[in-house]
Amino acid sequence: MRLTAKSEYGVLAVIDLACTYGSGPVSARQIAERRGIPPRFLEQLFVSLRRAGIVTAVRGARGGFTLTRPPAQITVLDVVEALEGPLQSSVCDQERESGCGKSASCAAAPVWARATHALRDVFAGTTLESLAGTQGTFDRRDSASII
Amino acid sequence: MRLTAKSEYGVLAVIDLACTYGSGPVSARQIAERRGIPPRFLEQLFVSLRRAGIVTAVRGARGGFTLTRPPAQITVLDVVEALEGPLQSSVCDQERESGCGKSASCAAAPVWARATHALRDVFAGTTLESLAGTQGTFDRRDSASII
DNA sequence: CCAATCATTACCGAAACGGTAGGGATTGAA
DNA sequence: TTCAATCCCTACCGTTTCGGTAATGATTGG
Repeated sequence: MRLTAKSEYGVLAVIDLACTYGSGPVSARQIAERRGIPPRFLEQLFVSLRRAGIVTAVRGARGGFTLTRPPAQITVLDVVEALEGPLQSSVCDQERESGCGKSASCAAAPVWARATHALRDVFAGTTLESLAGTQGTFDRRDSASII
Repeated sequence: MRLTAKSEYGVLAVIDLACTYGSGPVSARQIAERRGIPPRFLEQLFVSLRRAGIVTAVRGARGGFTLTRPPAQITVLDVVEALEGPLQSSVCDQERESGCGKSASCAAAPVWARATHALRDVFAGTTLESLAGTQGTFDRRDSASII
């Protein structure tokens, strides 16, 4: 339940890959420049994204990263959990002594659970395609310039 | 968009006040013991809750805290924002250089905005009454014991 | 060969987190 | 009138996390 710069940068980066999907690998340096992300920091994020199976790395000159699946099949939840760890409530994740003398479980647990669920729904329901689509893909820009 | 121990403890504390609503002030020390909260830490939280107009303090011996409004009229959002500050997306809160050469705004902004909105909805839609209600109020427990 | 690129590990300053400490002001009750 | 209980305020403090930077190695296209 905590979102840091990792998620912000990471989602931007994979949106970039979604925009160029099908055109071969894109280097981390290129993305860092285009999106205004500290290059060495982005490199670290790509390590996590690769280990999570979201991107494939191509090493060596002319190397870079590509999405392992079409943008429509990758959600923001995939990316966020790859970078921040499992999305769960940061509060009340253990059982705790109760109050009100009635229940043995935390009285506030229901609201934290609903919050986590709502967040998960938003992230799981947002694909890279939908985010990249709002600004158009590179491909579509190219085909538009044909006119 | 970050929830810390402040929210966890704070919501527990006001649930406690909701359970005892109408029975006069309850001391922070009492609540701390009942709910397993570090007493001095809870004291600090009550300062914020009082300044936010959520609780009223009664000083001196036999003093303590009471809710300023009925539990049905206080939401978890009120409490969380009193303790953590305004609930907003911790990422992408500034405009940022774009990518894909199409838009001047952050490509990921929509999903962060939806996330914040979803979280806000959950918190604003959860009252202290509904949380205290799941475990029964002290009053109801008392009336039950009359039988 | 060499430049570009990813891979890995270590490090580091600043901020936030999760409290603790010490004192002061107020008030009910003995 | 004293005293204990309680809230009030400010400061402090050790640890962890955040947001990177640095150094170095491995791989590969040209």
